[in-house]
Amino acid sequence: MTSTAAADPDKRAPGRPRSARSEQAIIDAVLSMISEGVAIETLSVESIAARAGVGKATIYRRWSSKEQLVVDAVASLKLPVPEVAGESVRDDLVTLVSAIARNAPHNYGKLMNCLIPQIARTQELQHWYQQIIEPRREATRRVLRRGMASGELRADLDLEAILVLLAAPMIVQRTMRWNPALDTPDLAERVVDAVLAGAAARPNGR
Amino acid sequence: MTSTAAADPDKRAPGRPRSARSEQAIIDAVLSMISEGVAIETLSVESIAARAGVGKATIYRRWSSKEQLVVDAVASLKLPVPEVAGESVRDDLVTLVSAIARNAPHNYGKLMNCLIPQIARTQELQHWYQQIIEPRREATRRVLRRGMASGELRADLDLEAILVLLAAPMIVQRTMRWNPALDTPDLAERVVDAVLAGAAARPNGR
Amino acid sequence: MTSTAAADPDKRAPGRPRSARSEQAIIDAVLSMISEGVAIETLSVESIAARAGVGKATIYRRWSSKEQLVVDAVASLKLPVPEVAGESVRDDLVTLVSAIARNAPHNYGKLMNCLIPQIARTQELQHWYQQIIEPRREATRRVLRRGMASGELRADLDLEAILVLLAAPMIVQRTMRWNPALDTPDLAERVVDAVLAGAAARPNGR
Amino acid sequence: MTSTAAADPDKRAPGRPRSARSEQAIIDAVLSMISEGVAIETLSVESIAARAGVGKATIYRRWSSKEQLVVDAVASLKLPVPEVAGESVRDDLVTLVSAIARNAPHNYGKLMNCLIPQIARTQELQHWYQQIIEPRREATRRVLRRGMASGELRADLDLEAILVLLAAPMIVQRTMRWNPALDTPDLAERVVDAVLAGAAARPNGR
DNA sequence: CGTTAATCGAGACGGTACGTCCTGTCTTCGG
DNA sequence: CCGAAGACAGGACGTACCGTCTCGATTAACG
Repeated sequence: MTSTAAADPDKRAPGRPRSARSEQAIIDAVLSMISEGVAIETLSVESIAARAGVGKATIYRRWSSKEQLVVDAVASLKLPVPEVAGESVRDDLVTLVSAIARNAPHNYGKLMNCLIPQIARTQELQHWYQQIIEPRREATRRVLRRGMASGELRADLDLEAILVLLAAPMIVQRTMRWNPALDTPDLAERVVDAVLAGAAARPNGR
Repeated sequence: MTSTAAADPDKRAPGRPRSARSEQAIIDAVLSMISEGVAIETLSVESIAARAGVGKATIYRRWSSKEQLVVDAVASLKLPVPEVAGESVRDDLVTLVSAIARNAPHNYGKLMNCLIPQIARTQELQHWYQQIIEPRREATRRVLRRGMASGELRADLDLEAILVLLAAPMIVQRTMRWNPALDTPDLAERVVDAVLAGAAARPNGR
Repeated sequence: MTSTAAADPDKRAPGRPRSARSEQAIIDAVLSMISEGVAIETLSVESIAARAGVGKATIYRRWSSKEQLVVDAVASLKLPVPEVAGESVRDDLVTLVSAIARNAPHNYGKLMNCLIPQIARTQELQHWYQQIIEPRREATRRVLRRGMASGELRADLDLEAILVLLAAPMIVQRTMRWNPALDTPDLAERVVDAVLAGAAARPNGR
Repeated sequence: MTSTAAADPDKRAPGRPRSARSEQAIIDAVLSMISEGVAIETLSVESIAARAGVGKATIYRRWSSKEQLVVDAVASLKLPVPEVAGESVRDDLVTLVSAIARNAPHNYGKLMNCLIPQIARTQELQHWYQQIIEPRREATRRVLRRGMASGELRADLDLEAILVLLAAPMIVQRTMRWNPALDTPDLAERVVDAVLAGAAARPNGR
């Protein structure tokens, strides 16, 4: 018997290891069905298994619920954080904000709509969601800080508030068409400009 | 109810008229189950019928789908548009924006989360949703116009953009905890202030 | 049996009554599959439902287990008690005993083999089984009593013992081929003759 | 036993030899579960493997089906043929016949009930069954022949018929409670006496 | 003494069937 | 004709086993 404790990282689980092929086939099945327009709540575990050529047990062995499976599938997409030109602060913000509405592949938008209630409910999904969007927030923060440093932006910004001001309108408008009057392609620019300009009159330069 | 119903002067539907009691019992059953924390997609027509002491057919006779029933149930809540003091523009905006996060009864927040995907999908739900929120938007518009007229606000505002800037952060933060750093009770004030102030520096008075 | 006989005979159960057509279709499906040679433990509720054009719930609503369904199906066959000529006691016994091995339709023999363990285990099945065979036993008793009255048979017979002596060999030989040497078509006659004659030598007429 | 023994006696199969410990553990697991009252068709290979602390493959390597495994397990019990006193033919027969109902260990009776359908179906099981009971039949034949020789029994007996007359009632009554009226402890004696005496009246010494 | 090869435990694999639950429709009855 | 009650065909759920298939680790006999 070895002296290595149970929490040995290179200790191999006994028995036949789980097949990476099956795992990928399942994920692919989910994504392909979603991108074919199957409504997410219509997705049945049975149809996923059939499409993936896999037994239902193989799915349930890995994911305890359909929701977690869908989330994993979506998370596996690994959308890249958009890169910014780095010249104009306004242009960079427009680039980042536009990206929120344009993460196109696999019906991502439709998917996110369906995930929102899940996210709102489930603690772990909130963690997962943070991992997805924090990099985007951070990219935006960098642009804002650059603007503050260069003098393009005010130095006393409530940074987190500005972040949500920029992102939330895109999300809300995209998922629930919050205001029909805003259903125009230049929404990102209008939002960025409104955020930059502010609403208050400044009689004396501030 | 007396036998002299006389709701319709000329044509009376034959047979037994639909019972308003049943209708209300169904709506109440839905609302009570929701406020007890039953997830909206877990709600089954069967359980609703049982809770309401009603046959399933009585439900299907009135609503063609569970979604419409839920929407009707929610719509029946008739939340009042908040009233504003009308003195300070900022204070009025804070009042209106705070209200978004505080429409408390019947787990309204949880409910909305679940309805968002439905709204995103279904045209009619979008119409219904507009009817609910347009009065609130209009109330906000009035405040903004008042500020523009009084000189408190800039005169060239992109009004619709400002509206979404005010409301979207509250919705996003409440439904999906978009940014943990913003989970504070004074979110409404921070948002209003950020919107009013804007982000751009104004070296030359603009 | 599954009939939930209410205390009140003319009291009608509320709701839609169970369809006799479905019930018959299910029974027929079972019998047809059995007579096509499907092994009884291979019979799946799913295949029965499919064959009968019926939902699984419609089966489970009536029978709580596959076994009870099969028993009901078999019981519905209502094999007639064979009639006897009434002249010779020996011939009548041969007729009755032969019938045990010849209840032919629907693979009845194969079926009984599979039911035996169930019968051995389940109290209610024993009751059901008694209802099936008691009429046959009674017919045999009548023949024996007739013989005792007419003097063809001894008057002090252990009637029940004679009954089992006549029937058991047929059952055992048919279900488990208890003794290959007895696998002949005239088994019934040999059994009857051996029972009638007895084994003991009678030097002095008794 | 199902293990494919090598044709060549001194040729040793290469590789690791099969473990006799595992084999015994599997048999023991089956027997213990049966004697704990687990219904034979409820026995799962998986549970047997778990109980025996053995991989499923180790079972399938030795037995191609659960039925064969159970048969092997039962066969390993090797019940002894009862010995007879050898004085009175009647007493010896009672001893032998009683033994049929009293092969007690390991729920043998319950077990046999479950095996009957298998036996009825499977050719090999019939062979195996013959090997088990033929010695008992032979013991009974010896007693009967002794009686015929000594004049205690008639000389023209249909021996095989008498054998089944003696054994079948015990089997049938024990496995399916064929006749509730016969559920008495002295069944063996009643059967033996009835067989010895016969049913026919003998007015003229025959 | 190392190679070879079948075994071992463990457990994942693609499947099939289970028995339950729900959907949306359809009968039945009494009001 | 409406109402409750509940049966109907259908279909997905999540579980349990089936018999097969990898895994790494043993365990002999052969070279």
